[in-house]
Order: sequence, then structure tokens, then C-alpha cells
Amino acid sequence: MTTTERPRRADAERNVKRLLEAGAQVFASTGTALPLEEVARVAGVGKGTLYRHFPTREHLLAALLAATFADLADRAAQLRAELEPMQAYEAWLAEFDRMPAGYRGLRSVLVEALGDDASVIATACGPMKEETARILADAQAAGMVREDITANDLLAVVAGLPEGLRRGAEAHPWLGVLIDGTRTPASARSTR
Amino acid sequence: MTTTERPRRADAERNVKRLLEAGAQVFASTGTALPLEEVARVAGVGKGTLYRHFPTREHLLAALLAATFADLADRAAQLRAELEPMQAYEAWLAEFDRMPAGYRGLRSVLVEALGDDASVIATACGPMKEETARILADAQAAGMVREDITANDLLAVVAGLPEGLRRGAEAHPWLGVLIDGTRTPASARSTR
DNA sequence: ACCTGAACACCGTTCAAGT
DNA sequence: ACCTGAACACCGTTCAAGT
Repeated sequence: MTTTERPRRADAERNVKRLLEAGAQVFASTGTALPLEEVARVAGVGKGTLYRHFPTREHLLAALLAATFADLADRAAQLRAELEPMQAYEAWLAEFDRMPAGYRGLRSVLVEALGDDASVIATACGPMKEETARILADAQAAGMVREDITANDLLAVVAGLPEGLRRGAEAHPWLGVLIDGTRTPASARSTR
Repeated sequence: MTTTERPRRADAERNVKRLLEAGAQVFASTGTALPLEEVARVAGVGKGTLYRHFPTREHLLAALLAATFADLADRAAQLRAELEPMQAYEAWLAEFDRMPAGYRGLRSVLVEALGDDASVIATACGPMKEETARILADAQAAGMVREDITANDLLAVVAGLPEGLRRGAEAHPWLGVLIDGTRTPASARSTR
């Protein structure tokens, strides 16, 4: 996002591209614990080159996930524009919950990133978090969702739903449980 | 639990005891990623001795957590005996949610263990899971909790609540969100 | 200015030698 | 029968030499 795009030597640029392709491939097959040595090998570059461009595993993961996060932020904005507050809220959480499927370990990486604002991945999540905050605020303003929760924690809790819950393609009840649980309680609606 | 307690040579027994003490100490300060080499060093035994008695990190963790899990199972049984179904349900989940506090990484270890019946730690969780199943069944039989959830997934979802939610000592709203979300929906109560 | 890969460090795991 | 610690393996990280 705010990365300064300095001009790069042609070979450096080519290597970054190869590393991202190799990273995506190894990430898809191995998950978030992807062996960095293998990424360099698949990319056909030295390990030092990987380290020069991506000083930590989180930097590589952030780069690999950046496009997905940006797309998701756009999708959230779209849902907010098209749907009523509570429908947008439910639809967006369902999309967010679906995202980490198939990437081993991504849920816990997301939980960690959402719990540490200083994390490199948290930065990549920024626009997504802002859209979530808007959607949540709309639903709260409409009196549909309890006021004592934050967008950041909401995403963290959804991301923290265990991977194993999805048996085959069938939907699990837990996202619905969470959404129901965040509705404004009947007691609060009548007394206020 | 079902471990066959063979007689052991006196030095072996002493070493196991030392390893468990050292393990508890390192676990408390480092969390679930405790360096095994350090455990052996603190215990004053060779690394080979650690590996002989605890072939994997999970075996060591299971041994370290066994007493806590057994106590929790007893506590669950006690709550079930003393309270009305829904109160027992809420009180038990609150106690279970409090347990991993202070042990870095324990929540995700629990999530993983609850997602894999073959895991060594899952075995240690057995009695706790059985009590949870009874408490859940009671609450469901009383018509208070939705029927489409299982005890195992319930524990996994509670364990999966992010560590970072607890800022200081103040309670977080998310356990309440989950409990509310698992209540039998008003629609189901009226139509059935 | 950037790349390379040997070298280093860390730590989990194995095993030959010892008691 | 069990213990020990050197040796090995794996992999992340650094850096001197090269282009």
C-alpha cells in the first residue's frame, strides 16, 4: 500500500516475480509454514535473494496475500453498497470466513495478525478492517448488532473458528452461531 | 489415564519427575513452543532421556496438562450436579475459557487436539469432552440450546477464541456472544 | 546495486558407547 | 535396562566474494 515503489534493476524485479510465483505454489501445497529454502529453490534463486526481498516469512506472506486482501476489501465495500445493513453484515462475514479455506494455517496467521497492529500482515489487512468497521457500524446504528464489539475483534473471532469444522463442502453452524450471538439482545432492545 | 504403569528403574522414575518439573517451568515461561533442549538442560538430563520418555512435544505437553484436564473434568461434573442445565452450561464454558490464560499457544494447541481424535492430547481431553457432552445434552434436552452442535466442536470454538481478546483482567464479550448464539432460536421454539 | 551459495546457528532427533 | 552426549539433519540467517 504505502510501499515506496523505487525503480529496481531488471534482474531484481524478475527475481521478485519468480519468488512470488514460487511462494504462491509452495504456500498452496504446504500452508503458512512454507519452507523458505524451498521457495528460493523453486524460484531458482539463492536464499540470500529471498532474504533481501522478504526479510521475514511474514513479509512474504503479506505480499502473497495482498491481492486477496485488497479484493476482499472491495467485495466488502460492494456488499455494503448493495445490501441492507444486517444483510451486508451477514454476507460479508460469510465471505471472510470462506477465504482461508484450503490454506493450512492461514486462520491462525490471521488471528495473530489481527491481534498485533504492528504486524506486517495487519497492514495489508487495513482496508479490509476499515470496510468491516463501516459494515459493523451500519448494523449497530440500525440497532441490529450489540454495541460492545469491535470490527477488529469480530474478524479475529471469525478467523479463529477452527479449520476442522468444515467437513467436506457442507456448511457448519458456527458462523450462524456467532452472527446470532452478536445480535442486539431482546432485553437491550426493549429496555433502551 | 489408561497408561500401563510398568515398574521403572529408580533413576528412570526420578528423571521423569525432573523432566515434568522442568517442563512445567519452561512451559510457563515460554508457552507451548517450549524448546525441548532447554527442558532437558533444566532437568539436568541428556536429551536422549527426554526423548525416551516423551517421544514428541505433544507427549510432554499431554503429561504436563493431564492433571489440569482431569481437574477440569471433575469441575464440569460438579457444575452439572449443582446447577440447572443452562447455568451449568454457561458456568462450565466460562471455566474452560479461562483455563488456557497465561499459557502462550495453549489455545491453538487445544484447537488442534480437539480437531484430531488421534492426537495424544485429545486422549487426555477425553473425560473433559465426555462431561461437556453431558452438560450440552442436558441443555439441549431442556430446549435451551440448539441441536445442531456437538460437544467437541463447542470446546474447539471456545478454545479458538483469540488470546488477545482479554485486555488486562476485564472480561471480554465474546464468550457471551457464543453462548447467546448457541441458544435455541426463538423461531425454532415457536414452530416446533 | 544486486546475486550467489558457502558458512553459521539453532534445535529437534538418532544412536554408539557407557553404566 | 537405562542414560549420556556426540553426531546428524533440517532449515532459517548471514556475509564474503562475485558480477
